[in-house]
Amino acid sequence: MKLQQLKYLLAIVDNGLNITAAAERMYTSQPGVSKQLKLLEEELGLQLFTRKGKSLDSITAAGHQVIDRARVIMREVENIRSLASDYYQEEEGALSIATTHTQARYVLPDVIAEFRKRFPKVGLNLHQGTSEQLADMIAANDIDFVIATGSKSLFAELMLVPSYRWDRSIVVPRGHALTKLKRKLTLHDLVKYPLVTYVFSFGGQSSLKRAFEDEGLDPDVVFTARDADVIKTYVRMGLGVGIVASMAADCANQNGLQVIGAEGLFPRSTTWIGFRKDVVLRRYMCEFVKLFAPHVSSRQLENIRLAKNQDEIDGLFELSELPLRGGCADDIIEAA
Amino acid sequence: MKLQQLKYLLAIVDNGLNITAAAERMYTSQPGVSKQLKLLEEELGLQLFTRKGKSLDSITAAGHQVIDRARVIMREVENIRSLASDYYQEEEGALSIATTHTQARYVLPDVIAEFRKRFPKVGLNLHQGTSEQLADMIAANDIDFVIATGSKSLFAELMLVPSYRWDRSIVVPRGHALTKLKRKLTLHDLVKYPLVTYVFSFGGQSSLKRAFEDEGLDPDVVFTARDADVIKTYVRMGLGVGIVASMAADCANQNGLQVIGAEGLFPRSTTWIGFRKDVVLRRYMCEFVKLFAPHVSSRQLENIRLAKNQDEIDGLFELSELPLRGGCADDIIEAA
DNA sequence: CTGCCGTTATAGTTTTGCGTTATAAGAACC
DNA sequence: GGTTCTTATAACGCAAAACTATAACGGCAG
Repeated sequence: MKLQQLKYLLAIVDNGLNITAAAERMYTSQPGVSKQLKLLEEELGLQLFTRKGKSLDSITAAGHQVIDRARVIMREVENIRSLASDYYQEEEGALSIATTHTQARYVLPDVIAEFRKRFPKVGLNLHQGTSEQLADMIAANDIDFVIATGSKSLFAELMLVPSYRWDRSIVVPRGHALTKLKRKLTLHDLVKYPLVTYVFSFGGQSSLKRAFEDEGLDPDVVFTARDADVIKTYVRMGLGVGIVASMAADCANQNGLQVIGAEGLFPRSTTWIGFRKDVVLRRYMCEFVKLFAPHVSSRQLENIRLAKNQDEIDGLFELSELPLRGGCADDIIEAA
Repeated sequence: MKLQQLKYLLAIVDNGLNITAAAERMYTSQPGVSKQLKLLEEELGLQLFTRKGKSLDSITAAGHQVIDRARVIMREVENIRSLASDYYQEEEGALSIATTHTQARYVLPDVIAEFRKRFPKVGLNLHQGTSEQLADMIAANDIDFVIATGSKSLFAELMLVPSYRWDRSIVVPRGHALTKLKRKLTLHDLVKYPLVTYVFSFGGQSSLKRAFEDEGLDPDVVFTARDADVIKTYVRMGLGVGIVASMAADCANQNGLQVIGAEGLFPRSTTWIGFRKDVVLRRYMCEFVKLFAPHVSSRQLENIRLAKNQDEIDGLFELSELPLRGGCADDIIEAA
């Protein structure tokens, strides 16, 4: 058994059982890959794939098991390479981050700018998607970090580091009746207007939905979008009152909108950054975590790596207060 | 990076940093191993060992990390081979068991006899030692199963399957005063005599010691041994009253001894069989577990493999009663 | 049915690189 | 200083990858 055979095997699987495509991806010839696969199957004495004529058709049960093990092996090989590069003080490499729109658009730009300054030779890959898509990416692609909010259950295999907390903000057209309130805004005030908010904020177990339900209110959600920019656009059009993450409400006033802080109206959300437990964090990766979640010390990061399950990590942050993140304060009407 | 390079690396480490010895163990030449090590270090761009002249002196920090990863890789390679052999329906292979004296002498013989009948081509290795020695063996050698009682904390990295429970028995010379008791034996009766028992039964957190302490008694332990045979020998010599595992009291009467059941006097002990979580169990290994712990079904074994921590495994057996194991009933005086 | 396209297997050749032997060189020990 | 143990270097042979070219197979459209 050779590492290369396992590498080829995974390439075949990752290229839809197409040996030719796998060979191209590996920068080698098709006969080479075919031959190595054959040799591997002969050595193990079992078929890893079912064939339809000459082509590969599907993965056998045994094949799935072997593939899983091969993935572990290749991951550890990568880990060894990472270790080596790090010891060599190399600050070259790549960093792949998968995250949601809010983070990519409103939170990460500052972090990434700083990161690029410190590690100019590290290539950055940013992938955007919904929580579910992020979960798929982790399984398939080579993602180093996932940054998202809530949905912890989707990422059971990751170590999730709580990074900051945030409240919602209400976005209304400039001069809207809600900005005239002399008292603190309540949910009862909100339900008088049609609402515009995130798609997932009103899916299944959403905390927003729950907040209304707990007060026996039935809000009229006229529009849901996947990202805050779209929501703000429609609020601007007068479609309704927007509820967005405070980070996304940042300076929204510039375009005919006004922001009302909604602190306390809804439960606070926690955004985390997660990575695979079994992957070596290179120095620049640790630095990225510290840039994104400055309250995490190197020692804490070390403890996180040693943690066996998510509960232990949460325990580490139980006592320390996470930073609270909001938009810029200009022209925000405090709901107090 | 080649698998062989990692294999050589581990061989060097496992042979006291002696390349020549490692080469012999690998059935290859010394220059080959030297060369591959050098190539590996060059590829990674770091020193895995410190050198004293030409000889290897110690493992560098980076080296330790690489070695750990290499072990994972080689383990997974073995797993793939195991998978393959199993799919091929091969019932050849090896089974290494590390266990304590009581198990090896009184419990395993029957199990192993049956196992050999079913899998005559599987080579058996039995290693005996104290709990602490077993823990060391797991780390160093290639042990498939550990069988022991208590000491769960020593084997945190293993999946421990509770197998059976057992009580102690009291062993006395034939005709001893304790055999004349017309009522149930108590700890108060026992402390009137000098005691002979296992070494570890009176170490640290021992349950035996605790049982006496809880009743405010201070037993006179005149002799401790590592195994029941020695204990019985000294009881026969009249040194005192023996306390042994019921399995070990089996048919002790043949040699001038009498056995008094001590059920209820001391807390019951649980003997478990443990294996590494990250190792594939070949078919014959599963069969061994089922021979040793017949109450474990294939489905339960599957659940055990899926469990993430020991608590989950214990949960699986919480409801079902474990079998109780004793000696043969001949001539045992029931303490009731 | 037939011819084209996509894919994989086979053959023959080249090249890489692993393992081998022989030998030199460095350390430790007496 | 010689002996012994150990590792590094050099040169060589061989096994096995990889490459190119090509054949074989299956699917699909006409």
